Amino acid sequence: MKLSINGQEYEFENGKNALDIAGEISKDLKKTALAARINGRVISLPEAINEDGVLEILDFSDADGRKVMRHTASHVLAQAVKKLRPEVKLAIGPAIDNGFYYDFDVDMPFTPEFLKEVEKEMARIIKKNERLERFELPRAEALELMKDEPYKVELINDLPEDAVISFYRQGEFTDLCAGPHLPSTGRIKAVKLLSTAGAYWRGSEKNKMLQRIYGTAFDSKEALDAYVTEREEALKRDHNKLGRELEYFTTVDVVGQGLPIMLPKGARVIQLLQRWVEDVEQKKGYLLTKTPLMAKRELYKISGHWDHYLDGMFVMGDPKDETKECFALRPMTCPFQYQVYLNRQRSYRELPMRLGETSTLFRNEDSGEMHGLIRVRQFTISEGHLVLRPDQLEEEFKGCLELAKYFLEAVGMLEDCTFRFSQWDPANPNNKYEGTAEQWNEAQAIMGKILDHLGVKYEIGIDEAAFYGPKLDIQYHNVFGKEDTIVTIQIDMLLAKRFGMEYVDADGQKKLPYIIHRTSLGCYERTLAYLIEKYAGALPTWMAPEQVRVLSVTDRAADYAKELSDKLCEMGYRATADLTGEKIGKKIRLAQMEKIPYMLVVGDRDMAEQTVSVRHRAEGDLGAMSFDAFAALLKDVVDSKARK
RNA sequence: GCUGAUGUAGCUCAGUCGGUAGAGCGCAUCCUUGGUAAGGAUGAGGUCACCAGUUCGAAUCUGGUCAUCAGCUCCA
Repeated sequence: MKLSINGQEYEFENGKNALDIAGEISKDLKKTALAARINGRVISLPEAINEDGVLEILDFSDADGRKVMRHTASHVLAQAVKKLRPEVKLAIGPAIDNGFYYDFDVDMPFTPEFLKEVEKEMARIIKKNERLERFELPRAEALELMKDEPYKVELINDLPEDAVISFYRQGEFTDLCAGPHLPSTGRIKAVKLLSTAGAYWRGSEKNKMLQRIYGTAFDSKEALDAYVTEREEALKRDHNKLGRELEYFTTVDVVGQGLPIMLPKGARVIQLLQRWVEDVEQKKGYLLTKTPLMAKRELYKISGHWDHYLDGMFVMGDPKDETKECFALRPMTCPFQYQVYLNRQRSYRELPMRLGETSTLFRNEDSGEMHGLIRVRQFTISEGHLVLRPDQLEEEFKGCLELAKYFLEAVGMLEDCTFRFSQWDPANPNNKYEGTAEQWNEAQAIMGKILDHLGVKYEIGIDEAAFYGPKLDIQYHNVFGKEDTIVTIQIDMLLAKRFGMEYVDADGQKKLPYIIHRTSLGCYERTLAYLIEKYAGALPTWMAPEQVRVLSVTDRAADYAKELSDKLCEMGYRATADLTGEKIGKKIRLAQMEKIPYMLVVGDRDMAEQTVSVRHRAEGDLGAMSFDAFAALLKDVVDSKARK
């Protein structure tokens, strides 16, 4: 067979495997190899190759190479657990982004001490350098082999009729697995178990909860240590800790779960983001609305929320008693904002109608879902609905996307965003989604076309759509790596009909408009959380809750310090003065800890010379300058929205 | 909602066998007062998350509730 490896052409006898081929090319390559890719397909190194084409030898620098090592590590984990606790039942154990996990059915949950033992046992297995051998069995024999593993039996039974049923054996341990794997366990150079968690069998809350062990593996101890350190560093930016320490927000038991109290700093940042978004939207032709925070049950029946979202709503009154009035806090703005459109008959000339509102919403999330400011029960979003003629859809969608990108870019978040085209699940059409397959296919086709046209790079998320239509979700991840939606732009072909939102077209006919649901900067609480994490609490000056602190060197300078901070406040900046009798070093340390961008150190001599000593939290001492010069510097930084 | 862990001073945490509570930092007052990560003295702060139970006696043991954390599931 003829193989191209790293651009070089080679000829080998048929059936030779990638491990031997690697050995012929270089000893180092053979040593660091983890898996191979033949014509784009990942294979285990010992697998015989019988085809011409492109062969790549994969080491840890390749994503698939990492995946193979970590997948094998998960088998080693399962082997170790089985050895220590033979009664556990095995579920599944895949590689994930930064590591791997394995799910077990156990009576007694795993303890941290047990994980230590497992790690030791894994080290033994790795040291023994057990070979992994692949073999295949007919269905009946496969079921016989796995008869004591009910989850494996279920998996085998679910395999299609013609599927190859393969196993991997290492030492005394055998697991149902499609592979590929390392040739032997010794190629795992560093492994660590990170945490345990409950996880539902096959990801469904209707199924039994299993015990999951998370771990990770690397090609060297150093790389593993670096990863662990990096992870610890990232956790220091956790907004849920930092945001409380820096007094952006707090929570109080008696107020309730998912209901954060915005402290002055958090409230200020959210206010300035809101004002900014509202001002920019005004310039983009948005009409401002202000609609009620609650409505009678009947409104939600029209919108479909009563059928699709009742569990998520805070209902006041008995939802089942139709003889009495029943209200619910709004979980979405749509049905309220539509009333603005419905106020009178609309002409095609009025479209596009762009409605914007800084909208507070209430969602009764399950108790385990809340997380700091990222997942809460009451939140405020930069809501908007655009009512459109079909011919305006692409242009307006583009406008929404550009607007969202403008905001995300300005706050510095765009670079870390990913895009998700959230679609319905055709296999699950009736429970969750409104409308017909034709309507969904049409809406998704239109959206896909627009996205491709705009050159948006996206992933497809099946079963991630809203009940009324597909979405473009702009995703962001927190310090734990967990992803959430920060901005969403949705195409809705259904609700206009439900609400009777017609317009009179040029031909005099009444027609149904398209509606785009969208946010500009998403949910302000969530955005604030991500900003705190991104900047480790040191928000850029233009959005910092306190921009300047004036520090008096001695009590004699207190009046002057106060005078300067008052002056800055009058100029529209957020400034305070530290007039305490503490030593200047301590005052600076305090301001530094509070991540205040600029510190002005003033003393009575400075007053005589008309200069202030300027200090920046990151850049250090900027030297002495006149107050006017500092004011000019501050203006530049703030106006430019620089990340200073 | 599910699995596991946690809840003691403003914060970080200690508290042994069940015998009514401790440290550091912070805070307050006073002293000190011209310089970039800890000047000194004194003092105040706790219904040990909450509610029951066991006990002569509960921060400690048991049950329940609430809240917090990670993961799962669900979602902006």
